[in-house]
Amino acid sequence: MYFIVVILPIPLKQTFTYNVNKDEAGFLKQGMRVAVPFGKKKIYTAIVYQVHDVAPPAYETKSIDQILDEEPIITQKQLEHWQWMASYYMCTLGEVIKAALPGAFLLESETVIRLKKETAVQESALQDDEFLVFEALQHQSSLHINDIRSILDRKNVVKVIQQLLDKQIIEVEEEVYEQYTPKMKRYIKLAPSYTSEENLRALLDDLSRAPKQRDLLMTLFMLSSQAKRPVESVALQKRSGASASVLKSLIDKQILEEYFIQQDRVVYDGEDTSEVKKLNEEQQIALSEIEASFEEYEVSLLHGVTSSGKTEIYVQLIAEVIKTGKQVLYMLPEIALTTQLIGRLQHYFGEKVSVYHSKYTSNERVEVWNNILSSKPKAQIVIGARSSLFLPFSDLGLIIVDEEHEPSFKQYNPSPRYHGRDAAIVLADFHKAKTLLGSATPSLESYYNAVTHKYGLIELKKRYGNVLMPDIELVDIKEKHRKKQMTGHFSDRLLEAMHEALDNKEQVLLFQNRRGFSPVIECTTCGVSPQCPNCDVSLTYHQYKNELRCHYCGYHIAMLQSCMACGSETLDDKGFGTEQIETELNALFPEQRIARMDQDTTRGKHAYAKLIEKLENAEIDILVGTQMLAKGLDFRNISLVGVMNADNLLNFPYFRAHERSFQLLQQVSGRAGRTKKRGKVLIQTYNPYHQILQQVSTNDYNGMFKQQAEERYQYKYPPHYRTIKLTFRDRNFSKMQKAAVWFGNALASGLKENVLGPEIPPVGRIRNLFITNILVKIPKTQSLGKTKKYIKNVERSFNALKDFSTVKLTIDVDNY
DNA sequence: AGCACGCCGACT
DNA sequence: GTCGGCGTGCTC
Repeated sequence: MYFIVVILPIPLKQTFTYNVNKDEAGFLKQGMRVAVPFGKKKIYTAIVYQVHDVAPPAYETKSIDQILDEEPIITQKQLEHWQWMASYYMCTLGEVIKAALPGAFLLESETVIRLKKETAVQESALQDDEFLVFEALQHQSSLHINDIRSILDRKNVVKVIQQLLDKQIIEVEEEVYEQYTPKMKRYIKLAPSYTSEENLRALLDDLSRAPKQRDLLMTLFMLSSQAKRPVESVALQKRSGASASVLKSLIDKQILEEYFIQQDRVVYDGEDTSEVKKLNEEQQIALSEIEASFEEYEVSLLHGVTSSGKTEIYVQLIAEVIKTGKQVLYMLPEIALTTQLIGRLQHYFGEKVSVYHSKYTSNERVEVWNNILSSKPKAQIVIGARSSLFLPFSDLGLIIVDEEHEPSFKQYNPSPRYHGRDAAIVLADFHKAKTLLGSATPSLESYYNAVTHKYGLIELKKRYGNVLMPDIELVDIKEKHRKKQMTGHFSDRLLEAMHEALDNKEQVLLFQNRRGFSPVIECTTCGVSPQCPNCDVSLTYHQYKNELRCHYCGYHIAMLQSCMACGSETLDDKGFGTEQIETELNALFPEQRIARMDQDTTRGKHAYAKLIEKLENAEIDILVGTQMLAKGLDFRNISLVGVMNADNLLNFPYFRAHERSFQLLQQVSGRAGRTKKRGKVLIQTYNPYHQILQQVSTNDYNGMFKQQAEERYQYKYPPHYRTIKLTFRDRNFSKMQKAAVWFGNALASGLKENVLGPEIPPVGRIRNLFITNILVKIPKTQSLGKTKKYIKNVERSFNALKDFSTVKLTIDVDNY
């Protein structure tokens, strides 16, 4: 008897053991997938971890359902990296696997319901529900659980199915289906028996009384001699004008043959490699500095101001690495993965570039995965979001993490709560590859690592083509309000600058860091604002649907006509969002073409790309938007950027708020004036003397870094301390509270004053679960591994307590 | 995570 | 009386 140890893609710590026969044991290798029965009915995809012949003593093993792969789809390096990840981020290997594999690799079983043929059914003996299902099965041979849900129009259908089972009317079966389907194209060729000249002549004579078929045949000859490659059936039909039935009869007569070729979904159909743009002097220097830095450091940070031409430097580096035959991973935050940038890279590297991110369908991802797994040249360069670091690289030479400061590199939910940048650095280490971090506004942690010589540091201080840094002006709107120089949310200064830019036929970007029309509605009589019934937040107003919405759980109701508390009809809005700015703009600039970019207007698949295109074609004069504006927009004609209100950024209760404000304002500013003309940025604020705003306006990254690093030290935050956040959630407030207090005490007995909380977060309840947090701070001198082990031990005792069994605990390592 | 089993409130 | 809510325990 042989056994395999497998990992299931579920959050269970343990591995599971199944028995296999001798042949299977000989065939199976680590990293292959098997389908296994798990629990009472379900079939899951599991990853083979070990093959051995020692029977587990404590339980009976089940045998596997089937083997799903010919070859391992996961490399050993990947598994090692994932193991590191599970241990570092304190989650299970199963969770990592679930995040790592494209959905199509992880097939699950589904229950199918069929009519039992042998039973004679007495229709009168059926209840209404049962009859509906029975009737549906007369028309369709099989139904899924979900079909039955929609037939009966309710969620709970298990009972009906059980009844029908008892009456022996139906039978159920678990069906596993391969989710990945290769895309096939149909081709047509002449049957081999007709390839000789005389047979062919005879055939054409035969077909003289079937002109349509004859025509089709002639078209086929023409197409194949013209193109000298297989003829697609679609092209053939189109060219000959023949119907599908004509083609079919030829195939039926075995004159023609159809065949299928697997098609790549991920194709690049642009022109091929072109000359790499020449670097200017600064870029050239930076490039050689990076190369020198790589001699000494595993990781280097490229700090280059916006539009200093970092991409060209990356291109050079990539070109050099792929010359050695190694692979390159170029990671970007999701939002920066625009077609603009992908296009640029494909322009340089043509077919060698593969793209991998969440907007890709599962099938497309499987194809990229397989290309990389078999080290195809077309996947030598991978550009992708954080999840691309899970791909089966065999020989990485370089990882570039661009915009490394972006918070979206960190995954919060679900587990694994990993940081794409940090996990990438570890991945590079497994491959003995180098990592380059790039940013115009590096995160405090990375810059700290650079100045303390853990990373190499390369600075690029000039914009490409000697474009000047934009002129940043702070507008004191407190003053403007006092002097009555405000129109809505626009100061006279901003309006003036907008008119000037628009008169010059230049475009204007307006940045407003809040979405929705006006976040909160408030009754002017009693001060009550409508709350979400499931979460502890106020509902926000969305003009485009005239409804109130909860950002946390998606709850929504039609806009209220009167206050729910006092009945007064004077509901007012506090704060303001992009929609309101847009409305004001329409009144102020009726002649101009105004557009809005936020999560609402970019929801569709191509909505974002369309907006960008319109902006590019100068079909938009004024674009108002949220943070989205800060990324990837690289346009020549934007001369003015307006920040509607910098204060709501700065006053956010979060240790990183100042750093983030600086980064965001710098990035937004960078959108202005990318041509010879110097761009203009206007920042409206109630507090123009705020340190951060001063630092932004003088472009003083170092000043910001020094001051923030100092503050972080005082308040025990990263980069000087590491933090781990524990979150407790439960429907029952006091149970949650007690559980957190228990856990906090247990932690504090070993970790002393470095355990903070439990503290209830600003939003204390989401989806009807009450929330509280404990923060563990870890000084540089304290072992991270030991601290985690300690927490794990406390967790084990915690899980043994029945009282808290419903309390959901999540652990977030490096929760920043 | 799912799923079954088992125990208590609100309804045909 | 049952239906169905959720707390509890288990999965090789």
